[in-house]
Amino acid sequence: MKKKREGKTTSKIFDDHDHGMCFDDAIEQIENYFLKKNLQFTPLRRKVFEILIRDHKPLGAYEILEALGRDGFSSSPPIAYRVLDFLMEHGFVHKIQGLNAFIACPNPNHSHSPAFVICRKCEKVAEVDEKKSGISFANPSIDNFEVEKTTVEMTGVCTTCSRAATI
Amino acid sequence: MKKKREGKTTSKIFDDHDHGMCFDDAIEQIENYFLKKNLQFTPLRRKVFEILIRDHKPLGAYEILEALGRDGFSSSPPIAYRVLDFLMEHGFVHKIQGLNAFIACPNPNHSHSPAFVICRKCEKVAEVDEKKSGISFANPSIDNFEVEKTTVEMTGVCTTCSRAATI
DNA sequence: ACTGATAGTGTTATGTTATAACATGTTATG
DNA sequence: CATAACATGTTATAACATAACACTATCAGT
Ligand SMILES: [Zn+2]
Ligand SMILES: [Zn+2]
Ligand SMILES: [Zn+2]
Ligand SMILES: [Zn+2]
Repeated sequence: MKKKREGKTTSKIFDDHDHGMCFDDAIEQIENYFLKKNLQFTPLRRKVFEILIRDHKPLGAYEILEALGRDGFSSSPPIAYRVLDFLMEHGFVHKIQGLNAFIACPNPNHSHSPAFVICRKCEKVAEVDEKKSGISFANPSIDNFEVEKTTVEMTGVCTTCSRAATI
Repeated sequence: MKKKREGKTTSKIFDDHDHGMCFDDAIEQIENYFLKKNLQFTPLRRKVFEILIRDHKPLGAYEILEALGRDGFSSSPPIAYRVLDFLMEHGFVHKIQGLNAFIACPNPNHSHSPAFVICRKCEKVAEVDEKKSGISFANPSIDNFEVEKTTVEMTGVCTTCSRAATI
């Protein structure tokens, strides 16, 4: 089960892939985590996570609220923000600062401070972990400073989109 | 003159330093740039830049507006956002995404995509350039993707603040 | 089962950040 | 001096986020 997840790369996200497996895998992981930690995976929390994991696109809080409303849940702002805060605390959702939007983590086993790769055309977002991205935060050059939290976001165009543009 | 600037480091920002020189140096650079590029360094633009370069702390757009109001300028939101957009285009101001705030670039000669080091205690922000920070964006591991723009923000506590806390 | 504590959800109101659209003034150029 | 461009001013509104409080569900200990 672990091996299956380790193979997930940037290209898998931007290319066509078996997203049903992404989805099922992510749901399974979050269920197991909640069970193990004795947390409630309530219908609302499940729904918010499902909305976010539907595609690899970040959604604004108000987009999530609309989706909740369509599915019969309350859609006043605090509903979304509370659930998002909760899911972020546990590493299942990340905020993309440059977009004021939220994305489901497809693999909470990763480093908890991933870098985000954001395609401005298809709007999909992939995570890459610290080591693979070549980013090292415990860096000697940033002396006189203790880093606690990092935000790394890279915006550009994925090859799937740039190939499509040249056809 | 160039050498003077190259010595600017993270520690210079967080420690006590001759900020008058920072200030004058920055103003001189922006004046020269505007002159060279035939751009208007209007009173409003100058004021906004001065407000931001007063300290190495980022300010929200509405804080800038208040300061503008106190100095007799108009203080409706578009005033600030337009000038900020303009100054950002030319690299004299950066936006700190994690704070929804704006900071004057103390050295526009740097890489145009610096990493930001943010102290959550004194709220000062330093820039470090790509190479020194150990961050390399043209990274082979982020394949299938052409990075156009990067955001790197590191939040923590500077040693000036952590020393102060243990006294 | 009762009781109180904790956690989760719902609702209203408000705060904060950012932009659209249009009017007016100012500056450079032919 | 006409006119195009750039710059600033103003009103309104959009987009993003939180405070405060009410109500409900779940759970632990009696
Ligand atoms: Zn997928
Ligand atoms: Zn794409
Ligand atoms: Zn200084
Ligand atoms: Zn500090």
